[in-house]
Amino acid sequence: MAVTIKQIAEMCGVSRGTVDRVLNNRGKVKKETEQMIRKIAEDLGYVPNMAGKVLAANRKELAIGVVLASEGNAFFDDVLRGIRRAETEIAGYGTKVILKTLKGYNVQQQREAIEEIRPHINALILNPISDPIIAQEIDDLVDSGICVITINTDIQNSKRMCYIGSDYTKGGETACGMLGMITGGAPTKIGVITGSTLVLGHNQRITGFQNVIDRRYQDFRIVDCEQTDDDDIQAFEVTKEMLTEHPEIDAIFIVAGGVYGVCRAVISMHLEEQMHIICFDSTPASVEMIKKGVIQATICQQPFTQGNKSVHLAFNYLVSGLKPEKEYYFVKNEIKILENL
Amino acid sequence: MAVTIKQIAEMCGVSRGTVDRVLNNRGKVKKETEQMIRKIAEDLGYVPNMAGKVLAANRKELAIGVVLASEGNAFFDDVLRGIRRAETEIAGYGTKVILKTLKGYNVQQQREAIEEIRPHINALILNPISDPIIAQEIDDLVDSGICVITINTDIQNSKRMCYIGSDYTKGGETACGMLGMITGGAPTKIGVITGSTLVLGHNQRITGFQNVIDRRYQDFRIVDCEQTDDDDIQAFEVTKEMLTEHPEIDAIFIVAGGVYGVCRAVISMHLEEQMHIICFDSTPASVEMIKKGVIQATICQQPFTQGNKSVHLAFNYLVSGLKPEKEYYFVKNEIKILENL
DNA sequence: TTGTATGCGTTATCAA
DNA sequence: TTGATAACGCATACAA
Repeated sequence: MAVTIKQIAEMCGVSRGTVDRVLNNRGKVKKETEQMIRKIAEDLGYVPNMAGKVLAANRKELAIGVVLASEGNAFFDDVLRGIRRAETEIAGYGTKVILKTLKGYNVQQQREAIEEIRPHINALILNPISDPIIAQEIDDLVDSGICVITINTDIQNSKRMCYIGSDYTKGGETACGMLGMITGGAPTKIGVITGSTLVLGHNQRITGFQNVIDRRYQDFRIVDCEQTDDDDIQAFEVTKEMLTEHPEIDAIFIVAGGVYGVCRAVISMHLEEQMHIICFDSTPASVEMIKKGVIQATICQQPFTQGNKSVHLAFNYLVSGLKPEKEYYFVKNEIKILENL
Repeated sequence: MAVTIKQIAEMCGVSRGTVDRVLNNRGKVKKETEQMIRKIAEDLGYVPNMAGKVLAANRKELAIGVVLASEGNAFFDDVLRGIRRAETEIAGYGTKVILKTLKGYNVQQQREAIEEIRPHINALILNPISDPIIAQEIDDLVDSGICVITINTDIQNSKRMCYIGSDYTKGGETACGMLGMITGGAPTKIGVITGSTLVLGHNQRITGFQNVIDRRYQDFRIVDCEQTDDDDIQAFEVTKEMLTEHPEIDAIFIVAGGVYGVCRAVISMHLEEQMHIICFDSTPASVEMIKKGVIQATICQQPFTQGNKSVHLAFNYLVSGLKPEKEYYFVKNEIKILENL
């Protein structure tokens, strides 16, 4: 049988309460007894029983809040699935999840959404907008005892506990690696269609892509780079312009949203046969275009895991009080082609 | 606050014991009261509290046994990591893991290993040898109340609760998809180096590979197929023979073990520049050869997840008594290239 | 500074 | 067929 607080108390000739105070650093214990208790606990290999902890914590109703700018963005569908799955997984332990979704990235809206659920939650999971106002909001929450976990996008200079999401640079490197695989490293003129140059992750993907060009594929050349603001119509327009202006382009690197618009533009110009296209994430649009043979590969960032794991990290912190071991939880960059979609 | 057995008991005007008997199908309850209790529980949306369940289950010491033919097989290193991680994750809930590793696939040895730990365990995780003796052993265990989960390899006609492992056919399809990506579908003469034609999973990978040839790459031709018995020396020999006999081969599909032997043979014949090689799993050998550029891609089967999830499935069954939702838990076939290793 | 009592939700045992 | 009670391990309010 695993060793318990009760057993330690008996061995030390003190009460359970005293052992509890020592092991949870609540102070008010004589130094000598403290040392003795610590030593005994160590020797016996004491591991706190989580079920007991959870049950005791059950006196208070615990809730985890989630604020996601997920509406109208198909990428987040699987993130939400992961969150809902985690919700059922921890429901049996008496902790619930309060979900609030938003459309688009408006600082005031995000702040208001957080404030709205703030009174009801003990932890917050957030894909933050990179803005000092949001950083300040996070610090407020943490100072008032609500732990914050960032998901999918990180934010600098805040007291958030940890980040779970993509290694964007490596994602860009992987994308270029796949293009190298497809072209055999032959001279290639590449058009880059990014989401926004204001989004750090998008820029990091391009950096990674360029890294691998420099490292392995010196015959690759990026000839143009345009923005879609993750909008399919805009993507359609800028792609047509780009391909008209640079008819030499024979590969497209889609960094973020607008996948459907880009592909429709390529198809409308009858270039889908000779064009090599790499994109990110497994959305209905990218899946459809891979099945059609328009896109050759997509790099996915384990959206389900991002959602699921973030909730579990929050839950474990709430019931055990232990911070996660790592500050950064990077998900894998998964290569998907037609056969393993 | 979530609804509890106690609350249901109060509402029904009965005792907790009666509610427990109904909700856990222990019988010995009058039909009318049973129906009433079920209805109230349903209406209130009763969800059993796992922490309470686990704590109550803690009266008995629970243990999960693992028998793995992992020694000398690098693939299992990550499976074991997943198991050990799960062990620490559930240690806090008072359940321990008893691990027994074996070298090679000997039916009697596997049976003895199981019998050895049998008296101390409540569940068993096993990568079974496909043999009626093992199937019988599994049925014995299940009949005596020890649930069995198969991992990495399944076994037919047994009472095992569920399987977690690879979809081998899809793995073969993915491998062929990658070769198609690399060659652009150009005419290719392929040598297949399998582990053993007696291993179902290896055959399924070849079937999947052939599926995609038929479906998408009719210019691919498998010109030869040899066995390594997962041994590097044998792999070295048969590969040299094959390449000598079929100098037209320009791609190799390594189905199982012996990766290092195959690659060394290719290098010794100075064919690594023009040869395209696809293999499985992320072992030190395959990683080294990808870094050297000898292998272009490897298809991985989430070994960590296989180990980790199998333990969690067993744990959940032990403490909740609920069988897993699915009989088959297939892990992903992950494509790894140099950039996302 | 330390000890005691109570409760979290479930299950098991014993008595009625 | 049912009810009452103790126990699992931990946290906490309160008493000493």
